[in-house]
Amino acid sequence: MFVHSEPTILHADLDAFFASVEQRDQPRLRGRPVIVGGGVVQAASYEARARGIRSAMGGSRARRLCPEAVIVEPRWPAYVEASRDVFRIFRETAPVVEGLSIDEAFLDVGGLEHVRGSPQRIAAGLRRDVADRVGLAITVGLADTKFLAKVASGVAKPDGLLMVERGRELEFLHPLGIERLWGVGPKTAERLWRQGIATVGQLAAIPEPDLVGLLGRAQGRHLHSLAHNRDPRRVRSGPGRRSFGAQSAFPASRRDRSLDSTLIGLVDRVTRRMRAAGAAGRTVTLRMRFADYSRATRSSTLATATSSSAAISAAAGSLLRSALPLVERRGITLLGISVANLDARPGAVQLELPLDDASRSRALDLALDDLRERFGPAAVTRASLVGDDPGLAAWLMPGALRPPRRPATR
DNA sequence: TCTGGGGTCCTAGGACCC
DNA sequence: TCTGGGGTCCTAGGACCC
Repeated sequence: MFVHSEPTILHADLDAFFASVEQRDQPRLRGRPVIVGGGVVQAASYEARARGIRSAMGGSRARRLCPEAVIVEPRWPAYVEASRDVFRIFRETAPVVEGLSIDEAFLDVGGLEHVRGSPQRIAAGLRRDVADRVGLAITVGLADTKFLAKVASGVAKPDGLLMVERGRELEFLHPLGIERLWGVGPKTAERLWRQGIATVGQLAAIPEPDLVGLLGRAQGRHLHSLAHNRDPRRVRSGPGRRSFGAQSAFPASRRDRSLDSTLIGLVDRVTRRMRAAGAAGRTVTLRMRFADYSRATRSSTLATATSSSAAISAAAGSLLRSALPLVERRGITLLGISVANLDARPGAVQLELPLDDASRSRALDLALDDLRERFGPAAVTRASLVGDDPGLAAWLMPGALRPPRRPATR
C-alpha cells in the first residue's frame, strides 16, 4: 500500500531568476544571451551560460566570451515583486514553506495526497501555476530529504521536474560529482580531489573519522551524512534571519571617496531595513576588502540591542578608526557593515517618522501603539528623539521582549 | 579573471565564571 | 591557595551559498 508512495519534500528553484524576469518583461531579450549587471555578472540567462558565462564573473570577461550578449541593469523592484508572486503560489501549494533565498524554497507536501493528488502531481501543478500566473520557469526536485531534493532540482535544471524514488536514493546520488553536495565549494572540492575523491560514492566510502581528520569536525560529519543521504532536517517555516548587512565597493575611480560618508550611508541603509522589520541587534561588524584581495573584519558587541542609527554608527565609526592603519597600508576596495545578534533583547528600537509636525505626532502614536501591541503594554518605558535622524527611539523594558536565543549546547 | 551585494555557519583562542 | 573541568561570550577569520 505504501510501497508506491512518493517522497514529499519539494525543492523549487526559479531558473536564472533575474535574467528570466528580464526576458519575460522585454520580449526582445527572449532567446538571446542576457547578462544582468554590468560590473559583475549577477545573473546570466541560459543562452549566456551556454557561452561559458557564470554569475559573479567579471563583466569584461563575460563580454569577451560573448560580445553579442545583452547587458541589462538589475531591476530589484521587479525581482522582489516576482518573488512575492511565486511565494504566494508556494503557500497555496503546501502548508509548510521554507524560503531559502529570493528565488528558492522547500515545500513539504506530505499528507496532501487525498486533497491534491500525489507529490509528483502537485509538483507538476506548481510548475504550471508559476508558468501561467507569473510567466517564469521553475525547476522542482522531489525527494525524501531536503538535501536530496535540492540536488535533484540542480540536476533537473532548467525547467525540469525530477523525483528521486524511495529506495533508489543512493543509486541516484553516488555517481554524482562531489561538487554537487551542499557545502562543497572550490576549496573543499580541491582538497577532496587531491585525495582521489571525485564522486559522492567515493566520498561515502571514506570512514567518518577520516573525513573529520581531513575537513574538520562539523564539515566532515556533515558531508559524511550527506553522502549517505542522511539529512534529518524537516521543512520548517523559516528560522528567520540572523543579521542585516550592507556593503559598498570602492572602484579604482572612486577610491578617494570619503570613508566616513560611505559608512554613514551603509549604517543608514541597514538601520532603515532593521526598523522596517522591527529588528534590533547587538553585534556590529565592519568588513573590509583590500587592494591585495585580503580581507579583515572588526566587530564589537553592544550592551543592548538597537536599531538606532546613532548607536550603530558610533560603534561602526570606532571600529573603522581602529582599522585605519590597515586601511591605509593595504588600500580599501570594499567596506561593509552588518548587525547581528538579533535575538538579544532590545534596549532601544528606532522608529521612522515623517518630518512634518502634524503627521509626526500621529505617526508617533501609531508606532508606539504598535510597539505596545507587540511587546506588551508596559514594555515601552521611554521615547525620545535621536540625533538629527528623522527618527525616534523608544526604549523598551528589558525582559518584555523575545527570549534570549537558543542556549548553546556543546 | 581579478571581484557585487546579501547572507549562513564553523573554528579557534582568550577572557571570564562557577 | 592551587588546579582542573565545564561552560559562556566575544573577536577574528574562513568557507560557502544565492
